[in-house]
Amino acid sequence: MTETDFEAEPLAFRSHDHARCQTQTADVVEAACRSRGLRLTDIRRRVLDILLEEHRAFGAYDVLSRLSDAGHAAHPPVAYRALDFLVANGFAHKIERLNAFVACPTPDDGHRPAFLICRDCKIVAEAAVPPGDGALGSAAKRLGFQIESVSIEAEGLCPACAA
Amino acid sequence: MTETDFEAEPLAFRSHDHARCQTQTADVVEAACRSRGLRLTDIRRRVLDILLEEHRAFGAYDVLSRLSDAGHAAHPPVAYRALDFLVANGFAHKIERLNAFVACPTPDDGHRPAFLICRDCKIVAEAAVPPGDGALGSAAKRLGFQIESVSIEAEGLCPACAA
DNA sequence: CCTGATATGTTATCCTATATCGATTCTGCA
DNA sequence: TGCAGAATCGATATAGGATAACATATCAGG
Repeated sequence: MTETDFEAEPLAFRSHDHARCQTQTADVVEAACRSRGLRLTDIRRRVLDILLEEHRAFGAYDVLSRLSDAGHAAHPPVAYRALDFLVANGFAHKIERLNAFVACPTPDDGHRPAFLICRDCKIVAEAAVPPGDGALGSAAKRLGFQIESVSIEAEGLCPACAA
Repeated sequence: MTETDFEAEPLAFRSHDHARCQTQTADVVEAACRSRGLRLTDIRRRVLDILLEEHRAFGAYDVLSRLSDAGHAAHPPVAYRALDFLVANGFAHKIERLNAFVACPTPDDGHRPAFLICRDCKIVAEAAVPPGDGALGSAAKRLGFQIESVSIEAEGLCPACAA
């Protein structure tokens, strides 16, 4: 397995070497911060680690209580600021349906993410969708609407929970 | 203008006879309730009317305060229950990005809605997207994920606010 | 008219998110 | 080195969104 081919297909719903998945993703984020001059501070790093623990969406207050276990003050802005940083730089995504956050499994490529959310186990996988979103894009163009960001979220049952 | 062709293209971003738009949509909902044996009670009807006032997303507490102006008790479940009814039956939609609700302009057809949300004026238009959602659907199939519902929301600038 | 189902009234509580302000730490630059 | 400006963090308070739980009332069908 090379450093790139783990991005080929989402692993969230499959059993895999998650420890490796975690460290590998964290390494990519660290490298991206170095090369882009971003400050991956203690708190931000810790929040990233929390999100990387599982392929699940974590509520901001889940994250916050984990942080306070680790000695940080349990004040909401602490969690939100770190989450905002991660989301703004593409290292995590917000799942609007759940008002919760997931680590991005492929934090280095500038993708347009779509999500598959299991309503039972709350695991979230990212699916690759083509950048041009045909129908929506052309509808927007026809109406004179300037799209700035799109979120696509599908809810349903993952293979494990369906069985 | 027939009873069906007002659905052809979203009117939200265009100036139009909104009074007519309101009553026409309300009539469609009433007819649908009659034919499907649903109880369009006072509160539900009132909430529908509130949502139909503008092509904007209303927060549950916006709706609630309007309801209490109309003499109903300002208890959150009052608003949420009515909104849940409207959403469950396709008469309104929840905009996840805004944690808010819009009336559905075409409550009679079983569509898969996609939304164009103006970040400035908060007007929301529904765009027609093809039912098969190609890329996402095939990704889900490949992963063995059973999609139950999809939300597609684009945020940006409507023609009026861009100008 | 009774009964079960549906809808409403009400209280309390929980979760999510942001505004604000002061203290601290870092970075670039003189 | 040492300063200025920017970014980050610590802390308090408050706003906004959603639901659990339980009692009461209303409706539709037998």
